[in-house]
Amino acid sequence: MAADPLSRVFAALADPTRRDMVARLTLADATVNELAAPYDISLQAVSKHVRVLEEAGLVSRSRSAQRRPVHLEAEVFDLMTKWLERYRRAAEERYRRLDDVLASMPDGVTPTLPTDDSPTPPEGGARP
Amino acid sequence: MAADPLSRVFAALADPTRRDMVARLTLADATVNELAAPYDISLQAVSKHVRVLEEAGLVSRSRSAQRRPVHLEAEVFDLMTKWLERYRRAAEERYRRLDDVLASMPDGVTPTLPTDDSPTPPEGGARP
DNA sequence: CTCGTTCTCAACCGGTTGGTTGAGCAATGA
DNA sequence: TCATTGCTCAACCAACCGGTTGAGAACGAG
Repeated sequence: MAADPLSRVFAALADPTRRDMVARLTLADATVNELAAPYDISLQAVSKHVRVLEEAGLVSRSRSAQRRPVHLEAEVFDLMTKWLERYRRAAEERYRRLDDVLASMPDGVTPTLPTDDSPTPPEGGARP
Repeated sequence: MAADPLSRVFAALADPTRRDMVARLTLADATVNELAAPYDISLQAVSKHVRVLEEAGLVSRSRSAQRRPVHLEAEVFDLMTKWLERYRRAAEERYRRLDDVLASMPDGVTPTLPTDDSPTPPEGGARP
């Protein structure tokens, strides 16, 4: 199976059904049956989805009678947030730098293109 | 191809090679060849990865001579951050609530659950 | 025009994924 | 004890994914 935690989390959330489950689990824990209700796929398919979420560390299951209530875990969200925040900030910074360049430029002038073997200063696309 | 934007973004980031590319693109734009350098996979494979990132809106390409410099886009990170933040907060809140319940509980007492209207008899963890 | 460089398209392959159906375990209520 | 409820395991299938190789488009330099 796919090695690292981050990959598993992202992969788990790449499915809309699974994201919907996560959304509903923020409101309350739920059994597999409850989770399955809104979708018209088999119970087994839902069970598989839950398993994927579990292996990604996004949810945990306990046992209460025959039920296996599914519970959303917060920790992994922190992991993601941390990863995301780092790159979001970097990307935004570069974005802002680009804005500065554009702002200081007379209308419609194509910037002198930097040779890209240098640490590439921004250049590029018409931003909406 | 897979419908919604969020799914595409998560799927794109579920691959460690692609995440590494994103990381490097926060430092500077890069050509496909430059991106390919560190990995020992074919150039075509790298090209495919870039395509996936592009279709997810994480990256854009302009044209400069034969080169197609790859540029990191910030916007999609905001989309993700927004999604994430919403659920992270919710998950954390529920987590804290559980802590409160546990803290205010004499040892071994079955909690009268703050039963949110939901049919969820949640029940904490210590199940052998 | 021809050559080299950069990159993409197309076809293919093995493994994974999202779904199915069928069988079956485990706990409870009767 | 036994049927019911809640869920999982196993086998299977079509579609997709990450990788390969081979061919070739687009562009700039001589």
